[in-house]
Amino acid sequence: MRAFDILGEPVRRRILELLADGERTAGQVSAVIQEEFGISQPAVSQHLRVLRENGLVTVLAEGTRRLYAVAPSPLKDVDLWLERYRKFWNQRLDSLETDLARGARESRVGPERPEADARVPPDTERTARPRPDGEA
Amino acid sequence: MRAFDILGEPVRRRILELLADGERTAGQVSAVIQEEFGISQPAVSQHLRVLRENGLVTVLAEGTRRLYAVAPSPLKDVDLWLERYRKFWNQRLDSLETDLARGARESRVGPERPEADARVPPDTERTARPRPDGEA
DNA sequence: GACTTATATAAGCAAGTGCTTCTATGATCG
DNA sequence: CGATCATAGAAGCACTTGCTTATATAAGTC
Repeated sequence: MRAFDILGEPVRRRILELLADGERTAGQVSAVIQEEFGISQPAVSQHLRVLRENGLVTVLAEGTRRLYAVAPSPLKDVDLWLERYRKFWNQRLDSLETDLARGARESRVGPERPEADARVPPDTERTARPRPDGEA
Repeated sequence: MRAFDILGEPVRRRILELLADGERTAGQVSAVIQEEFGISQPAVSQHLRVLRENGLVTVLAEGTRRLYAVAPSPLKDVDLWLERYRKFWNQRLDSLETDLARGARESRVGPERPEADARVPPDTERTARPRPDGEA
C-alpha cells in the first residue's frame, strides 16, 4: 500500500492525471507541471522517478525522449483497499449497481451499529449523554 | 484530496481498518496500535487527531471515552479520484458490470494509443526503436 | 474532595521529503 | 565530430512530520 504515500504528493497526483489522458513525454509533463506548480525540471523528473520506481507509471524510451504512461497495478491496490469503506457511503445510495460491479461481496448494507446520536462531522465534539446538571 | 496525504501513514490506515469493523474507543484503538506498531498512546492520539481534523473519522464523547467511527466523506473523494484510472485495469477484465455501476461514462475501452511495444513494469527501461547498428 | 482512568495537548528532536542548483549522459543535428 | 536538446542524477538545505516524554483536563470512583 505504498501507493498512498506516493499519491499524497499533489504534484505526483497531477502527473498521473495528465497521463490518464494518454501517454506523455517527460518534457510535456514537465512543461505543464512547471507551469502549474512553479517548480524546476529536475523536481518534476524526481517525481517521475518516484512514480516509476513504484510502478505507478511505465516508461518507454524513444530516442532521447521518455514516454510515460499510467501503470494500473498499485492504483488497483488502492482501489481494493477502499473496498471495505465503500459501504460507508454506498449505504446512503441505492448501492445496487455498485455492489453488483464490485462483485456483490457486501450485499448487506447498513451500519454494524445504529448510530442514533448524530455524529459530528469535523473536529467538533459533543457529550453523548445529557448533562445531569442542566446547564454546562 | 488531502485524504491521500493522510492515508499515506500506515498507522492511520490501520486505525481506519480497525474502525471499518465498527466504532471503537480511543483506548481500544490505542491498545491495538501500540501493540502492533510499538508506539506510545500520545502518538496514537495524534494520529486520531489528524484523522478527526480532516473529517476521516467522527468522534462521540461518552463520558471520558471517545468513540471513533469512520466518516465516509474524504474517502469517497479518493474513490472518485480513482475513477479515471479504473479503465486501466478494468479494460483487461470483462468490465461490463463495473462500467455499468460506474455510470458507464467510459463505455469505450482500450488505450488511446495502441502500445504495441510491451511496457516495462518497474524501473527497467528499453529503447523503443531497434538500434540501427544491430549491437549496442 | 483526593485518586485514578481516559484522553488530549505541548515541546522538542530526529528522520524523511521535496526543492534547488549544478552536472552527467546520451541521442540528434549540422 | 562538436553543439544542442531531452532527461536524469547528485549534493545540500529547509520544511514537514511523527515520535517521545511530560503534562493538562475532565470524568468516574471511593
